[in-house]
Amino acid sequence: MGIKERRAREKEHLRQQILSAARELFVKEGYENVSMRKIANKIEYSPTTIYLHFKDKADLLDFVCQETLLNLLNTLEQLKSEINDPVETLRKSGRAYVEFGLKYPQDYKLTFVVRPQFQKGLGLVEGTIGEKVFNCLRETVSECIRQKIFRQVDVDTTSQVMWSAVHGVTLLLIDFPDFPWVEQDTLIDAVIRTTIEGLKA
Amino acid sequence: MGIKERRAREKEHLRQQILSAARELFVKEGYENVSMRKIANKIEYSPTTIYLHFKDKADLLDFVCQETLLNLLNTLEQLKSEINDPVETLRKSGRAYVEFGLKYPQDYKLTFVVRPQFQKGLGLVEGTIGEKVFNCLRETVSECIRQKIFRQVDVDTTSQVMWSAVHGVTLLLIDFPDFPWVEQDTLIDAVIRTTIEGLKA
DNA sequence: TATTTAACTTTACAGTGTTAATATTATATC
DNA sequence: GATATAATATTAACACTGTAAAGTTAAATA
Repeated sequence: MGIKERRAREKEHLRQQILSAARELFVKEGYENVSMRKIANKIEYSPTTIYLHFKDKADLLDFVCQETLLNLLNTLEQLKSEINDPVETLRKSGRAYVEFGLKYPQDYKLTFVVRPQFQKGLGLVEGTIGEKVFNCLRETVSECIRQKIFRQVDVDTTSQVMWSAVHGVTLLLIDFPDFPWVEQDTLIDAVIRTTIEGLKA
Repeated sequence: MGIKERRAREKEHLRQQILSAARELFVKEGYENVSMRKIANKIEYSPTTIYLHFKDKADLLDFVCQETLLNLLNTLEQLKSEINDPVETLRKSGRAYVEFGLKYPQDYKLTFVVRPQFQKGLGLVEGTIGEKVFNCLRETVSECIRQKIFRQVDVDTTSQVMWSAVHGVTLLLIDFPDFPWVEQDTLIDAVIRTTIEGLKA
């Protein structure tokens, strides 16, 4: 019965090959500029083979993004386990979030801007990794409120405010690289500090 | 010599026809899903005629976005002229900015997300309308600092923080309509209030 | 060995942005 | 009014795109 398993392994291997070729191309050339043929060429298979593993191009994007989110989730969860002070955790998480976006700008846009455009309805909802990322942030914020460091406003509102801030600065820095920004670190710090200050009791 | 003028008028008229057809389609179906042929069909011209008026599809997008920015600029400048208290102006401007984005979500994304992707390098820089929009915000922030209501941090940093916040919440609300947001007005208010509080002296 | 099943490829279709060459028109000149 | 000239619009074509359907090949089962 080892044959079936080997076959399954081979299938999974090809699937991973497709995914990593797709990610590489999406990131390098942008989702729109990558064709199924390009991906197929890269892995030396025919274009339609991809369709045996993924429903369509958007589906492929979806799985690429899930990997990205998993990556982000790991970064944030590790951070949380390392620090005790919730405010400090939040500050560091915010920085890590923005830095993640700037380190993999194409991945970030793919996940948080392009994907929702191509998969209307399927936001960050349900038991997805995206939800876990948000929940990670939410827990930290929750702790800040519990310890009465933050104003006693709704946990969700507070978390969503925080997310808005980091999402906003990340995208602006990615999308308008030629805008006369103040020093990048200064701006990121200011955004996070301002938001945290504004949330304090 | 009235003939040349009439000709110029006719030319301008067609140009406007193209622009408004493009805007309508871009907004309704999304930039990627609109072809030059579709635009041409709508105005009952051949596809290539468009190229006599615009360099390419991205150029067309560019002019559509400029109109959007002009629209936003008018909204914000009128607001500023109506109110005296700079903090109140800033609060209202923030709200107006987000509401503008939510009222014309496709236009907003086209201008602030899609366009930069398709015209790398040409951000919001130079003497464009986009710059004027930012300057409008900047002036209000500047007044808040001058009156010592805000902390004495760099005007640019402060303005950019404000922009990050409103940009972030706008895009999140547009892109993830199915996320379990708190009540929309509550969130927008919380974002703006938090940022302003965080900036205060 | 014959047949079924899985994996993959070839072919094809209807659509894309864009260019070059061509045709049509309206104006200016004789 | 006829002809040359300029402006404007169109047709045809190219090299792509995502993807469905049919065909091919190799391996597993009977």
